[in-house]
Formats: sequence, structure tokens, C-alpha cells
Amino acid sequence: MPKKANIYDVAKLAGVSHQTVSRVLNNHSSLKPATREKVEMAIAELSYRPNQAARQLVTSKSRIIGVLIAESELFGPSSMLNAMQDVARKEGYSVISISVVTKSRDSWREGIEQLRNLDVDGVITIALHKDIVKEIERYLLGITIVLIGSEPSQKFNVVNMDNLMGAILATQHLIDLGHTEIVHVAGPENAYEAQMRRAGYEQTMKSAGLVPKVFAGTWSIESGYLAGKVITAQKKLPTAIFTANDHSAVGLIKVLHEQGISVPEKISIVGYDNIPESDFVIPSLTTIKPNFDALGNAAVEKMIMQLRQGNSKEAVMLKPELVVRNSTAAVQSGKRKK
Amino acid sequence: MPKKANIYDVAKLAGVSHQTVSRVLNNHSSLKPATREKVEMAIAELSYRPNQAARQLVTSKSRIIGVLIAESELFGPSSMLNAMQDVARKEGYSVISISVVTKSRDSWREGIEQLRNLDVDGVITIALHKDIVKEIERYLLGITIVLIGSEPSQKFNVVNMDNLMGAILATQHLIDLGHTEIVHVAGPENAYEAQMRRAGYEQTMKSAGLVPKVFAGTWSIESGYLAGKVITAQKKLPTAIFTANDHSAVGLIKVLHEQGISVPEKISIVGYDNIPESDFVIPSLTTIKPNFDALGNAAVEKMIMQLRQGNSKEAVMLKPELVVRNSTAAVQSGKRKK
DNA sequence: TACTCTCATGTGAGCGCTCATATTGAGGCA
DNA sequence: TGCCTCAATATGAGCGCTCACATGAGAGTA
Repeated sequence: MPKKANIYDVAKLAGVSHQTVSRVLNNHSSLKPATREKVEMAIAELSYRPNQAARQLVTSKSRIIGVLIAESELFGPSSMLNAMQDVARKEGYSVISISVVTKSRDSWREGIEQLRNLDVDGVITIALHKDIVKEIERYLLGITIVLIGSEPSQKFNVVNMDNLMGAILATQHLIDLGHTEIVHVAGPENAYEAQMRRAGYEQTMKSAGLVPKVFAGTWSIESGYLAGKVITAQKKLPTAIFTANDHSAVGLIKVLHEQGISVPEKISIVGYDNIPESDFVIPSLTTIKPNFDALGNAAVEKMIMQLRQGNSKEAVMLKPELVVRNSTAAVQSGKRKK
Repeated sequence: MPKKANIYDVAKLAGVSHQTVSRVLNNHSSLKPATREKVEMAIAELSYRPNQAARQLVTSKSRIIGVLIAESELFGPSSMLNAMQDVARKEGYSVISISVVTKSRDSWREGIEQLRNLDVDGVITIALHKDIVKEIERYLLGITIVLIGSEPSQKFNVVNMDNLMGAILATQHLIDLGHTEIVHVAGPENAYEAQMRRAGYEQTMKSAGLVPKVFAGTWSIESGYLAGKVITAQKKLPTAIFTANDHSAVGLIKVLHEQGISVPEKISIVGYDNIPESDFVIPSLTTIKPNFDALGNAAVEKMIMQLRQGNSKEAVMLKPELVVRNSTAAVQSGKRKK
């Protein structure tokens, strides 16, 4: 195997100095077109590739963006990650993702440690708890941070989708169908996005003169199943349920099916996230569709912008939309409260 | 912010030469315990961290493992990825994953290009098509490669789960329940794992003196749905269906439900992968459970072993197991063929 | 006492790049 | 003709580390 060419080999072949080659690589301004061309030909001929390590050593920029995710097996995070990869690649950056376990402080530490070792230029977090963000801030001093799905903050760039609006859309949809007994199965209490969805639900209920009622949950299918058990154990069934995410809705539908409570005839259900399965659940799931790709793109763009030319601290907020399928129906007239 | 300490700062504080510090960092053998201790104290005091770029520049080792995945949004790949992260981290490696689109040659190229730019030490591929592997081999000359879910090969290290056995377990389970009209909804034709699952099905059918019948599919829910349409359009329904993965099974169940064909009373269904949803599908899904974590671990271990001390070319083959749930039942006696 | 030999540590070079600065040559103008 | 200016390119240093080799202090042998 022939030794890899370096910048001097290219310079010699092109008949210029190494510095001129470097200028070509970094598209410097003052360069004669003819010179640039010569160099480019030499680069092509030697199939020369700049050595990242050497570059990084002198510039102390790794062109790597770290992404810290909790619960990366979920549909939303992994969609965003894919979107990020694409944008980053186009801008000449790489994305490295690290999963952390929300409950394990050790796992945060390890993740942060790894990001330090990699000398990442910036960190994007997806739906992380406030405490983890603090930890990052503390141990990755002076690093650029972009938060997705976290509480707004003056300190950091934040990119969010409008969970409040999503929850309002969902709840209002049920109200519009004539439902009055609408309950909510919430997401994890300490998750900002779950808090917003809950808030949107509560706010819409109150505006309509209805009484909100919330059952605890997490993002998991199991939690939807368990919440369903609790809900169906009550004397009086609601006629509609809005769950914090589609996974919960799947678990919930399972319980209702086991108990012979038909959806949507007896109970209407609205989920959140529009996971691929949602169209194939029985019945297909009415849900809120966030644009995960756009979210991922926006986060990386913001990151790169900040890395290149400093601040741009206006928060980004993307709008979700309602997708109506078969898990919601108008409340049966006999049941409607007067 | 105080300037980051380098190896000379540590050396000065510890009263030794920079080379001694380097020896401590790389746990060299001939070192007095007392010296090592002095150096370690200095490291701690300055919170010194070796600069990766400088290390990489001189050793030309990045300690980064690239993972190339097609269809990374699936449950299997993302589980493996998480498992890999953990093992790699413990060994001081980082994992960078890049998604490619099987159908787009450009996307392979871009992925490979990025891996080159990153100077990864090795590449692990997950369920990639033969042609992509060839492309990698060609453009990432001399790099260590470990394949997961690909055709066995003398050239590369291969880690697989026993798809043939899984398919045999699934098919035999149906046969044991008395089914004779068993069809298979296959995965993508060019996917090795899909081929093996299909082969296991066909082989088991033939051994039992039954006639295999295969319907085309991909890994997607939609494809299961479409295959279901085709199957139910036929004059004679099978009494059991084995699908190449759980997603297909979900789509399939949806069609059967739409057509009023009850599962498992009329038709039994077995999936493959044991995705989290499979226990909450209606009815819960009998499936084959691979150990994705073990697969990911094995791949990284193999990679690191090879990176450190050369070959170890024996293939790894992990065994899946059958998980029986409610989507399979004994064939109704009236229907059983004599 | 002089000698090798080994263990522990030190010295200097160089990995491939970018940065700051020096040098060159051609054009403009008095 | 001489001098200044500026655009275009060259030179040299140094980023932080590891590698190959040099050195020195004891221990062992004769």
C-alpha cells in the first residue's frame, strides 16, 4: 500500500508551497484561479485527503457534534438523529450520539466524559432532564449547547416543537366531537415535553369549562397499559382519553380491548407522535404529528451557525399537526351531558 | 478560563520528563510505582486530559469505530447500537453510527466518505447488502471490518444470530400445533437475514412433508399489510402465517382484522424480532426473540480484539428463542387435513 | 577495580497541518 | 527612474503527543 500523501507531496507536485495548498483546502480568497486549479489537480492525482488529526491539533476544532439522548430507542429521537446526520454531513460535520439513562447519574457522567474525550465542538441534547443539562454545562465548560425538547432558557439555544399547541389540538378535537369526560395519561413528570402536553390539555379543558383529570404514566407502552388498568377500574369511565404519546395509547388500547371496551365507540383515544405503527393499530390511531426531521435539522443548523459566527439566540418553535384516524368518534348522543 | 494543561505541564509539576508522563498514560511496564504515583497526582491536580488529536496524529489510531446501518429506525439495529456503545466505551473506544439507504448508492458513498474522513479504526456493518460491503472494502482499504447479519465470508469477521434456527423454531411451532397450510411473508430478497429466515421456513416445511408458499415483502409494516391483502384475496386461506419480522406481522394482523378473519382462531401468526410492541398487539404476538444486545456486544468485542492483536476469524453465531403468546393456537380439529 | 548488563528515565525528532509573518514581483505614480 | 503599494505566494514555528534512541545508576560477574 503506497504511503498516504500529505500536504507537502501535493505542494511539490503542483509546484507551489504547502501553504498555498492549505489555502486551497480552506478556500482562501486571494488565490489565482490558475494556481487553485493546479493544486486541485495534484490533490486529485494523489487522492490526497487532509489529515483530520493534524487539523484538529492546530485548530482545536474537531468538527464533531455530540448528541446526548435519553431513551434513544424511541421513534422521535431516532428520527431526529437521522435528520441531524444528513444536515451535519452536508456542512462537513460528524454527529456522534450517546445514549444516557435518565435515572442513572453514572450514565450521564460517562456520557459527558466521553464527549470530553472526543473534544466535540458542541453538544445537542434531546429531551434531557434539567439536571443533566446542568451537569453538561458544568463539565463541558465553554462548549456550545443546543437543547431540543427542553425548557426555554436564556443561556442556551433551544429548539422545540410546540407541545402545548399539540396538546391543545388533541384536546380540542375531542371536545369538538362532543366529549366532556376526557382524561389524560401523562408522560414522565420530569420531562419538559410531557409537562407541556399536560399543560395544553389542562388549559383546553378549563377553557371549555371541563374538569381535567390526569393519570400518571411514562413514555412506555407498559405505562399506558397500567394507566388503562387504573382508569378502567374506576366507577365511571371517561368517554375519551388523550395520552402523552402513541406508545402509551397502544398499551391503553390493549387494556380496553381486554376489558371489552370498544374504541372508539365507548372511548375515543388520541395519541401523540405519529409513530409508524399508529396507522396500523386497531383501530388506527388519531394522533399529533410533530415534524421530527425539521426539528433535527433546525438543531444542527443552529449549532453550526453558532459554531461559525457566534450567537443567534432566538428560540425555534415548530408546529405540530393533528392527524385524524379511527380511534376518535363523536360521543354517542345518548351519553352526551346536557 | 485557564489554558488546558499539556503533557509538559504535568511533567514539570511531577518533576519528571514528558516521556515518563506518556509512559504513565499508556501504562508502560518499567515504571517505579513511586514515580507513577507522583505523575498521577500531578495529572489529577491539573485535571489534565491527553489531547486526542495529538495522539491520533502520531499513532494514526482514532479509537473510533464506525457503524454503518441500513434502516436504523428499526428496533433491532438501534438495540444493537446501544449495546455497542456500552462495550466500546468500556474499552476506550467511541462508536459513530451512520445510516445509509439501501437503495441509494449515493448514500453508501457519502457514508463511506464520512468514515474515511473520520479515520475510523474499523467498521461494523449491520445487515448490509453484499454490494455495500464490497464498496466498503474497496474504498476503505486495509480497514478492519466486522459484519453483523451478513453472509458468512472468509475475508471478514462475521457475527450472526441464527436466523435459520429461528425460522425453524417458528415453523415447527406451527406444525406442532397441527397446522399444515402455513405460508411465509418474506423480508427483502437481497437481505441475508431474510433469506435465512425464508430458508428455515422452507426447509422445515419440506421436512414435515408440507408445501412451502412464500409471499414477497420487505421489513415494513406496510409490506405486511400489502402481503395480507394478497393472501386474503386467494380462494383458500392458510391456517397459519410466519412473517419475516414483527412489523410485517402487525400490518398483516391489521388486514385480517379489517376482513373479519380472527387471529388466532382462523389464522395463527408468528413474527420475528420480539419488538416491544409485540406483547401489546391484539392479539399479543408469538415471535422469535433474538438477543440483540449480545449481538452488538459480540461485534464490538471481536472488533477490538482484532484491532489489538490481529485475527480471530471464527464466526460467532447466537441462538434465538421462541416466545409463545396469543397469536398462535392449535388448528381447529374440524379443519385439520386427514 | 573494572566490566558488562539491566532497569528506569530522559532527549530530540517528527506526525501533518494552520498561523503569523516574511518575501517576491508587478503595477501605479511622481 | 525610483519608490511605494498591494496582491500572491513562501517560510518557519509550533500545536501535543509518541517513537526511537541515549543516558545513567546500580547490580552482578570476574
